[in-house]
Amino acid sequence: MAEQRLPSAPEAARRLLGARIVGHGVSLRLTEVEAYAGPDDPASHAFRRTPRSAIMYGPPDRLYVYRIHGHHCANIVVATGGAAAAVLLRAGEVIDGVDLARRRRGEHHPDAALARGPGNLCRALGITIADLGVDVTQGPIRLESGGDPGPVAAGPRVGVRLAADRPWRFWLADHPTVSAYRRHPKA
DNA sequence: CCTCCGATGTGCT
DNA sequence: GCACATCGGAGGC
Repeated sequence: MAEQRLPSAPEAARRLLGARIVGHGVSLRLTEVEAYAGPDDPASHAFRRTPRSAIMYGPPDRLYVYRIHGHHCANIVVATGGAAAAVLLRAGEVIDGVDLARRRRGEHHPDAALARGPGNLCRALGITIADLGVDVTQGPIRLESGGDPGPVAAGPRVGVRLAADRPWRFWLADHPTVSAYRRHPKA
């Protein structure tokens, strides 16, 4: 067997674009993600190993869910050449379960906004802290590979204070579900 | 475009 | 105890 080189965190993130996340009655196609690279990445929760970040030092394909300011955000732990890498799920296009997603988000949102932003994506999918640690290859939340995502754009990550210029955010070019860029005020 | 702020968990001191 | 955060929505300029 030929030895296989593991991808970098940005490569792993980019490869997730176009994939499907299926769970809790809704499925969506990923349109926007960000790479976080562990100890080499000051913006990553896994920059230091703590009780919260320990899951990212474990096996890949697990869901890392955390709360911030009352919202949930979900990452997939990925196998890379470095330790403790993860990909933040920032936005998606809802494919199935649109009515359920709309009920979870509130009625007055256009379809393109149902899963725009990491907090909103989790709300649309019904992901909470109860999904922390789920194996996306066999758990209640599944990751299914997609086809060619089409043109991909890259730029700095949203809202991070440290390493604010690394172009580790990836999105489908011109897709209406993609969130707006916000630079951290102190970056 | 920008700034503020709710609301809350995490980790450092 | 306390500063800060992978946010989102509202409101001001």
